[in-house]
Amino acid sequence: MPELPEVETIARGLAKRVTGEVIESIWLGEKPEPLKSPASEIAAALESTRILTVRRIGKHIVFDLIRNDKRNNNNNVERAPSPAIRRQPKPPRKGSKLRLPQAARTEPDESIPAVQSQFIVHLGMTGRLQVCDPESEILKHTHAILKLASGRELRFVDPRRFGRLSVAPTGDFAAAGIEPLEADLDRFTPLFRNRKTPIKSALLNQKLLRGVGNIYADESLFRAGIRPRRRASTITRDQLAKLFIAIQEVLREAISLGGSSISDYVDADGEEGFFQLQHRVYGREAQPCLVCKTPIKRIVIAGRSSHYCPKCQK
DNA sequence: ACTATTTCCTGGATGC
DNA sequence: TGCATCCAGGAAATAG
Repeated sequence: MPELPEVETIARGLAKRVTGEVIESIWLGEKPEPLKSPASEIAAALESTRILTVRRIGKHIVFDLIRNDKRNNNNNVERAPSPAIRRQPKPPRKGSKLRLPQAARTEPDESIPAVQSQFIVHLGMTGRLQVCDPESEILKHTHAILKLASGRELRFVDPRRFGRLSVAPTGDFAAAGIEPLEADLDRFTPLFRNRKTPIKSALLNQKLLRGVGNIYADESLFRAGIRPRRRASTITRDQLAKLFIAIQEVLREAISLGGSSISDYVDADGEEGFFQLQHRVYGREAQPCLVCKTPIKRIVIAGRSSHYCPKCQK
């Protein structure tokens, strides 16, 4: 169940492996696939592109792509029916908001390649991206295979099919919500104003805050001493400040733990490296609170199990 | 405009 | 051993 730290780690691992790779072709599985965009659209958008960057936005993995038929393969140019896309004028470079990836900025060419499309992957619950050789066994529930110019393959595997694949022109994909590790308290606090929903639900709401899922929501609330059912609007400024710190702390710890041990994750199909962070409440129903020994409680909020210490959290 | 609930999906765990 | 049932959970859809 990848949340922000896991997705961040996976994105970093992928960036290491496939940055600069050229996607030569793509295979997509049968009908009710986890595709958000039409299959033909995805195939067209991915084929003959170069991966400029891989990064995380919320719980999404985003591949920034650029057409590759410029100076590499002339035969590609003949075949690829995409002059409309290629010839599109570059987006205006005005606003400082335009986030051009590093790779693009350091491109020595005088014409800076603009990112032209984005391949967006949401892993859902059980989604996996593996980089492997073509010979390696195709796992059950493999829904997409991207053939790379290096001969390797990038595969998307997802048994439970909660994952989603989509493509979008650059700039079109804008996840709502603020990034917890980039925002500051002044942007965090107003999220909860006038919200009667339980704080736990608010934390899970990706339109408010991106990347926090069930586990880290519980862990953050424990560290901040706030009960998951507390109405968001009733939480004091000080408590929100504490919560914000707690969220950042938990996410950062998890990223650093994952990052150190997970670097090879995308090749494997195991989960080593995940959830190294010791959970203090999540999944510890009836076990003693690590602070006060009171048994941890489990309740259901918005259909999600929520764990807390009735003594430490108010 | 919000908030709450239901739905999707399969593998693993549990119970009889 | 075998079979049915339940549960996990992100986010979109639906209902209130």
